[in-house]
Parts: sequence; C-alpha cells; structure tokens
Amino acid sequence: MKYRKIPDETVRRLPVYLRGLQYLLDQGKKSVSSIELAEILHVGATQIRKDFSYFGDFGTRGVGYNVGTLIRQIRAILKLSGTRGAALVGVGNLGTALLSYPGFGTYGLEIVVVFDNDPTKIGKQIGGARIEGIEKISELKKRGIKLAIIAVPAEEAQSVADKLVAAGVNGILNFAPHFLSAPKKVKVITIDIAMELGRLPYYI
Amino acid sequence: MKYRKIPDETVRRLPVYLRGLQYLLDQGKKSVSSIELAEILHVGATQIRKDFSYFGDFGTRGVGYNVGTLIRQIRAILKLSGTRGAALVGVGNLGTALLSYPGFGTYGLEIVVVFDNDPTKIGKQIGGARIEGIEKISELKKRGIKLAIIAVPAEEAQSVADKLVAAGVNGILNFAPHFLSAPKKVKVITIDIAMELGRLPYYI
DNA sequence: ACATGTGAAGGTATTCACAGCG
DNA sequence: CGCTGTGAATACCTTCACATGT
Repeated sequence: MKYRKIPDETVRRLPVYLRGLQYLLDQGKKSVSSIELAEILHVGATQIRKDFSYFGDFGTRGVGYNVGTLIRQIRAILKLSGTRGAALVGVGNLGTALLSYPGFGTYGLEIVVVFDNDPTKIGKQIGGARIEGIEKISELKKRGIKLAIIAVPAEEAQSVADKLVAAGVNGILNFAPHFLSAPKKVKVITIDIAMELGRLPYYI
Repeated sequence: MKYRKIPDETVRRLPVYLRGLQYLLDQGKKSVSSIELAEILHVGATQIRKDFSYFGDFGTRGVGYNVGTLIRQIRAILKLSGTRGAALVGVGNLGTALLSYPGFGTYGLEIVVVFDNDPTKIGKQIGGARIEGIEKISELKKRGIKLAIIAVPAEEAQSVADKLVAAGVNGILNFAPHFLSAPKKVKVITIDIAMELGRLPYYI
C-alpha cells in the first residue's frame, strides 16, 4: 500500500470497528468479511475495506479478515496496547457513573486517580481509588498519567483543564457543557450530551 | 436565498451555535458578528455564515446578528420550540446523572417519565418523576411521548429499544455500548463514551 | 466602512467499478 | 469464484474572494 494521509473520519470509525469485532470474537467468530461487518455496524462494506487499506493489507482475498488479528491491528493503530491510567476529575453523578462504566477496558483505559473539590468527599474510597483534592492534580506528572476525564460543572471546567494541562496531561475527555481552550498539543474531545439530544427532533 | 440541500454537518453544528448564543445572551449581549461567534466556538466565521445562509438571511450587513432572534430561528429549525417530554429508561448511575444534568432545558427537552426493571426502585420518586416498571413503556403512545433515552446495560438495550419503537417513539438517544436496530423512521443517536475515549490515544 | 451572503474554487471523504489474488 | 484492495469518479463540505446591502 502506498502512503496516504489517513482521514480523520477513518480514525473516528476505528473504535466502532473494534467494538463490532469484539462482539464477533465473543460470539466465537474466527473470520469475517467486510460485508458481514458492514451489516452489523451499519457502515458501507467499501468504506470498511478502504479504511483498513490505509494501514495495510489485513485481509485475505476470497476469504475475509481474521477477527483476532484485526482486533490486534486496530488496537495497535489506536495505541491501545496495554492499559493506560486515566484521571477522573469530578465525582458527581456523572463521575460516579463513569467509574462504574463497563467498556473502558476494551479500549485499554482504566481510571486510577480521582479528584474532587468537595471536602466531604475527599478521602473516601470509590471504585479502586481514593478521592483526592483538586490541588493534587499537579502530581499527575510525577505519576505518569497523561489522560484525564472532566466531569465537573461547566463553570469549573476551564480551570480544571488548565490545571491538567499544567500537570502534563495531553488528552482530555470533557463532559462539561463548555468549550475548553487548550494548547494544540493537547487533544480535547468534548461530549456534550444535551447537544446530541438537540439535533434529534430535527430528524423526526 | 435559493433552495439547497442542507448538509448534515450544518445540522450537527446548529446546537453548537445555539449553546454559544445562549452564553452570549446570558452575558447580556444583544448583537454578535460571525467573527465573534467564531472565536467563542472555535469554528470558522465563513462556516457560520454559510450555515445560517441555508435557512435564510438572519443577519444585518455591516452589523451582525441579533442574538435573541437568532436563537429563536435556530430553535425553530431544530424544532425545539416549546418543551418536549422525554422518557428515560434505566436509573443506574448514568440514568441518575442524566436526570440531574443541566442543559436539557436549552434544547427544549425535559425528562418526564422514568422506567427501570429493578423492583426495589419502582415506585420511588426521582427528580420530578416516579419510577415505573419497564412494562409501562407501552403506555408512552397514550401519553404522547416521542423521545426516549436509553441508559441500561448493553444486553438489555435492544429489547428496550424494541419496546420503545412499539410504543411509537421516533427518536432515541442511546447510551448503551451496543448497536441498535430500529426502523428507518426512528432516528437513533448513540453516544458511546468508551468509544470516544478510544480514539484519544491515537492523537497523542 | 463594515459584516453579511454567496458563487466559484479547493479540499476531503465516499462510492463505484474492477483488477488482483487466494 | 469470492472477497479484498484501489485508482477513478462522484458527492460532499469548507474556504476563498468579493459583490451586496445597511
């Protein structure tokens, strides 16, 4: 395969493929064609083949793709090999929900540190971690944690993000309904739940 | 303005604009230019103007856009005028978080009915609603509720979705890490939190 | 003078159509 | 023959450049 720039959209779809493949693996499937995968995921079969082709020749012509191999390949592309520790900031309802959310594992992520600014919460044990004060964020660098999840109210989101960036975090998943400013080298993904709901009525 | 098909991407951005405009309104701003709005939202100014132009001439040349008017226009386009009742299925951590999530209001949505299949939860009061058994989903049609939010474990998601569709729901926001099958007339938006996190390491 | 609104240009992503290989 | 892999064609979206209206 010749080199070509990988479309952002392709990267966005890789985790989708990964989920579908994991599902097939759980079903005991060894091999899958782009057509079968397309049906499960509601994506075009050509799309799938083209996406994979950016990274190399993963399939066998006339046969399809080996499920296990493909999962490993995609995990490698997404740099999900091994487990990465992530910090969670904010232990309200949403934060608590995230702590018990299954599925981070598939993506090689584990919440290992938890912060909150509520004195009544600090020190409490939750999931596998102890809740620490917001000021301890500065110690993330020392602990080698590079990913963080923001689940605090909108007003505090930017200030938390600044602290995280200062502590050397380079990837942030933001659930606060607020636009975050961060240096270019820091990748921020915002999930605004209400905003997704907002476009639902349009399509109805 | 001549008629042209409205890009999906434009529709996806409308709620983003709405949030930015709401923010400006709260600040007491009466008028805004595409350039100012662009800075707040990290979107191109040309993009904003082009997007608005699909729906009509909302601005005043040499001046900008009237914040209040623009909000009303976008809300109308997204069919968010008035408040729509939505049903929530699943009152685990995530469901509870959603019940106390601020911001649904901006998008004209209100959770008015709550379902769960846990007998110890049924009958309890939560938010403004009483938790009802899953079997009561069939009564949604009678109550005129057309939107639903799924916050149940992956294994139950499809069966819940089927019940919702049978009850006449035509829009579903799905938080379960599972692909849902539904008739074309039913719009399903899936938010898979872990999947979003999954592409974070790639960019780092 | 200033900011919108918009054809035209440019860029990106998807789909087609089929060659290539097992 | 079946299914992958891919250049070419198409569709889609964004950006440019500027004409247009206040």
